[in-house]
Amino acid sequence: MTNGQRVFMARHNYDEEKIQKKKKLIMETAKKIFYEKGYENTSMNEIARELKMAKGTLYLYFSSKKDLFFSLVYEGLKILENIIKNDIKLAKNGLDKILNMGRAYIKFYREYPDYYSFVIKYESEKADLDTTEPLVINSYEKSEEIYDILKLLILKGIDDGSIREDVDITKMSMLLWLQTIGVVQQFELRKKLYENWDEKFPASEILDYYIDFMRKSLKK
Amino acid sequence: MTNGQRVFMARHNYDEEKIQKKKKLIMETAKKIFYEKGYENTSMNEIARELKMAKGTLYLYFSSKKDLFFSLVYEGLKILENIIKNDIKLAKNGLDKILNMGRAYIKFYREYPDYYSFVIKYESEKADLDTTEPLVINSYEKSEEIYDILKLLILKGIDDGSIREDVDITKMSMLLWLQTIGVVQQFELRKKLYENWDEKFPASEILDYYIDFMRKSLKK
DNA sequence: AAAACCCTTTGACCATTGGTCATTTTTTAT
DNA sequence: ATAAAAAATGACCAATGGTCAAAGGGTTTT
Repeated sequence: MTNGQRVFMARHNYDEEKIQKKKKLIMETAKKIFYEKGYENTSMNEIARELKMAKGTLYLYFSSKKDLFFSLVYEGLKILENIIKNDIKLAKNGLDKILNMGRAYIKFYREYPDYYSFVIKYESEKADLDTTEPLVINSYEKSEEIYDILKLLILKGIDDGSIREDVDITKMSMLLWLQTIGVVQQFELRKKLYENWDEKFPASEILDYYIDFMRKSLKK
Repeated sequence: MTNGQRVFMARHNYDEEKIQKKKKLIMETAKKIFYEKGYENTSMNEIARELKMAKGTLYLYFSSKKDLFFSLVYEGLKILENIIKNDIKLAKNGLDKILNMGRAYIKFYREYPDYYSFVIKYESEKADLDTTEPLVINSYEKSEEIYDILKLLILKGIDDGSIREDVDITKMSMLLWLQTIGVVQQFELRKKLYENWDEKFPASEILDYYIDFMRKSLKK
């Protein structure tokens, strides 16, 4: 028998950089295929074939198909976080910062449709996930972080007079966050349909209309 | 060789009622298991076992696992439609009818969590579906129907003076529909998280807060 | 009573999937 | 050149969704 040291993704101890490069390489190809065909319709065999590797090799770098996918999800979350943090800085008062946060999320959706689709897929299945996995924990923390930002911005907006005083901060921050993610998600799902129903209707304006809707509801 | 008449779900020509009863029976059991374990984690073998049938029998009544699942989705859509149409009647002016429509959707989510989960799962994968399947076409039509109702209600609200005049009817109807579905969906995904973050926070109030938010944004 | 008919049900079987691991190939150190 | 260590392989496994020739069973015809 073997010495039984392999548990999860053991060994790989000394040339970390090389390993990270290979992981990146695999993720690059997986990203393409997952986005084209969706998670369920992509097989590890296909990813391996595309990479001209044996399937077993994939499992040296990622412990499962889910692990490979979640690594992409986590990359996406980091991109989203950067966009949001950066775009918030560009506005002065609380209201405008919040609106920029909404716009940032929309920008992420428009400019990184692949990462966006992974993040959404992941969010949709959060409930069923194993909360001991590091990637899952990390993403929970990121969500929490973003939620806290929103809460602070509402507070700031009330303080600087850009947002009306009668909003319930906790409820409003939750609602805005739910709402923004929900609107974008549903928009993505339905945009093709809407274009069929109402010929020539510029569906893309809906998301801008949503930002405007937010402003009207929040401003003093 | 056989006479090759079986294509999709052929035969079953003469005792339609008996067949429908058997379909119902299968759907009853499938509903339970799909809801408990989710679509991906439910196998046709397990459904058959629970029904004390052979797996092949399932395929006489449903052409595929998807077909069985979509039949449940369609039942759910019919329930939702009934709730909405009924609750709209209970209000007088356009604004209140719209708010009732939102409440009806929330009611569907709360009272039929199993059907709700099927409908949402289906909606999330609409984009990838075969649009020649009757069940898919039917559900598209139902969505369109609901969307049209909303459009008419906004018009009515502006007319009877309960809704402000400066809304863009097409955009607003789309936005409200996207938004309501999105908010409920995101709420469902995140309610557990929120309760962890903010101990004792009554997450369930968020959906009522949303209805209130709608009223404030729409009223004259 | 038995044969003929025809729909219904069965479950062994198939290709494919995510995942494993003994073996082989390649790299590194001496 | 040799040996030790690390990386890569692909045959293999159990389970999946789906198929279909064969068997079952109830009614009518002989």
